[in-house]
Amino acid sequence: MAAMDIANHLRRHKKSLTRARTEIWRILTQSEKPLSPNEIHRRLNTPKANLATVYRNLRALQDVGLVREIDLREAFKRYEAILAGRHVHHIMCQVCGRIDKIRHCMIQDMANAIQKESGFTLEDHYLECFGICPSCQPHKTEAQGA
Amino acid sequence: MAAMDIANHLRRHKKSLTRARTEIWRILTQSEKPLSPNEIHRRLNTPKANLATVYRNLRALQDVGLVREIDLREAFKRYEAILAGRHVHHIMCQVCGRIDKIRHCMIQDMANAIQKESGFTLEDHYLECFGICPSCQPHKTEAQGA
DNA sequence: ACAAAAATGCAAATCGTTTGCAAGTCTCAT
DNA sequence: ATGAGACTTGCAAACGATTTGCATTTTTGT
Repeated sequence: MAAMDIANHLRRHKKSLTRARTEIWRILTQSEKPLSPNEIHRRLNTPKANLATVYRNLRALQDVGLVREIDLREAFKRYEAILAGRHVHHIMCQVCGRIDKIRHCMIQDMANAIQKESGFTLEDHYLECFGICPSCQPHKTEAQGA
Repeated sequence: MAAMDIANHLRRHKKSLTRARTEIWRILTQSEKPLSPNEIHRRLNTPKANLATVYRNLRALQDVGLVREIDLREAFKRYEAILAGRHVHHIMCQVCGRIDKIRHCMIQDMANAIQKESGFTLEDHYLECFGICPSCQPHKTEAQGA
């Protein structure tokens, strides 16, 4: 998903390419981890787009398939750019909060079993993990529940 | 996890066995799917415990390991009784909202790969799925995003 | 450049969830 | 059984993330 594609993506869905959207896209693609609406808002150049605009645009970018919502059981959602079609899972450190991507996903292997067990077709899923990152492992004593 | 265990569980954590907790536990164990705080509140016998009490007790029951929180990307969280130590995943129908349990979980098979890829220890995870349930499959056209 | 469509800023509204505090209930040792 | 202390509840207010109404501004396609 090259940066230039954003305009086409939006046009295809009758959505405009605005300064706010361009900036949000830049911020998301430059971030190494999913960001909350507030974090995104903080990183906007002045004059900052309104926080409500950030929310509206995050939804718009999701609608056109450029952005995905991540829920790490915090008080808010996080968002990340979909750079490749492939989906990604995450693992968050229960001690320091560091968030890494997990590119390994065996869900396909589970799909058959799940479909057989439940009778559902499997259209989407999310898998998020919690653990202790390498830097925090020496201190591992009791991790706060996740 | 027999019903009688609830008292011991609570006592072990210096928590009282109250009418509200007993009722919430009954409601959760009798439900075939995870319930929201509001749904639980609605099912309380009169005089109904306050909704804030429901929230507080759901947390208390989580603290002692009797209840688990489920996030199906709705506007609220759901809660279910932990009847066996084994964890459970869910699949929700994108058409009618039906929620089924998935007892099949291959996460253990993924654990090694994830730990190797990320360097994290894997302490917890959640996996929730979305699809189309058998009754809705004939009508399957375009499922609203999940 | 224009008219129509879409987006934005701002403030107010929503809504799930949490919290302060005074009053009520439960526990446990006596 | 009973009383003090610990824990819980009800109620209303507070919170925080997210959404929305509406008038104004920007973007789009022609």
